[in-house]
Amino acid sequence: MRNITDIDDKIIDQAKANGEPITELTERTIERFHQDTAALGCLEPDVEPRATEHVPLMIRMIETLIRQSVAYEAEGHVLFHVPAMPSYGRLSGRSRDDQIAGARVEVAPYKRDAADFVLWKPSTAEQPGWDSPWGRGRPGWHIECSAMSAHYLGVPFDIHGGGIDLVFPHHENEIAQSCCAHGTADFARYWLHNGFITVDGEKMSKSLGNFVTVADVLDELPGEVFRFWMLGAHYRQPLDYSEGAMAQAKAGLDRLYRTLENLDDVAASDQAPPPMEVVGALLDDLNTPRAIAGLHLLANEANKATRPQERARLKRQLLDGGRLLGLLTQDPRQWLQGDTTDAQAIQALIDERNAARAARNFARADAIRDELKAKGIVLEDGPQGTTWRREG
RNA sequence: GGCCCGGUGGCAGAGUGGUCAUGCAGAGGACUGCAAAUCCUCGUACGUCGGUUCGAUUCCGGCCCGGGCCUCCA
Repeated sequence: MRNITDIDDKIIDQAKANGEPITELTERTIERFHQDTAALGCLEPDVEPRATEHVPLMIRMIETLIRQSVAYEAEGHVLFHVPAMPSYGRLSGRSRDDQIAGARVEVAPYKRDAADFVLWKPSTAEQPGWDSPWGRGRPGWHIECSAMSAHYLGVPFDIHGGGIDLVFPHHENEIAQSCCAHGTADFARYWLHNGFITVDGEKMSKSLGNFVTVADVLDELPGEVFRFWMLGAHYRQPLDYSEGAMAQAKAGLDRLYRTLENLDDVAASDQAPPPMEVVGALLDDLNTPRAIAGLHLLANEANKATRPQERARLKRQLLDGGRLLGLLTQDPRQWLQGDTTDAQAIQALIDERNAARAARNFARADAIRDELKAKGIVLEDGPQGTTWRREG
């Protein structure tokens, strides 16, 4: 499942700045997000609940927390009392002392403890709000994630993902709310936190003007190249975006597609064993770089293999390994040739060149090669005849 | 300032106490009418200074550099 937080103060402010209704802003943003994830080859979640549609769940959860005396009402707010949760800080490795020592934000006067955080906050007349036992207001911090995941998955569930920047306070607070509300020791059994993407070595930020959107990238190259690049580093590591990095990713992925194209003469076997080079790597904390290396190992084997049976096996394994990573999903020829509107003209020239070669008129043959080369088209004379692809 | 993560060959990027990552780029060779692709071979890689060890890129500590978080931002 994938939660969508479609109500928070940032959204309220942005909608106000745009002079548009909140739902217009959130609908547009969500739609764009869906387009991007689809283009990157992400699988769709089974459920994608929205916070605004689950406010009653959150209110019930907050009531539970108050009943258990781990939350309290103060000046129209409801706050979670962090000292009530002894293991608070375990995920992020922060002790209470660390937090007090590092605090640099003023503490709201209605908090009983500096670390307490908001579960519910009052809304003014212009702000969106829902009726609650504490008056008209809106959910505070991160209660939506706790409420929705408990509702759809139960507590504890297996894996919780998110960016490394969310570890504290977002995930820490989710844990506190959920474990207290459900009386469990764990909220999620495993946490996967992904590293950041930087641009040319610097953190992406609007103020630096080095902001690159997925849509920007996809204007320049196929989503699969971007995906291949991202999977080329372990999820926990930071990744630096640059045009050079994209070119390298394209080159690497092209090699795999060339190998598949070379396997064009055989059908993928239907009784090949799973590609353990890839599977084993993924089983090891989603080691996608090693999984991709596994793909290259298979490609190397395939490029050397001569027996049809072996080639059929390797083709299957390559495709299966790729599928596990969401890669190699395109038709290889299509991938390598791209736009095929001029395919007939190209083929005519290839035919003419082969006739010239047969007549040992190499001057004419080379002239045709040069002519196509100038258009970015590379010819390859193989045992099965001449094929072409676009360069770069 | 506090807490945490990382610094690997030209580039990207895994990993390990003592044989190999892998890819891109580069060099040489095989193959090819030419070319491309492919295959083979190659480059004294592990920030720095110490320590532990028979042996450290891998463990420990100091230092330098980079990044992240530090509470009503999800």
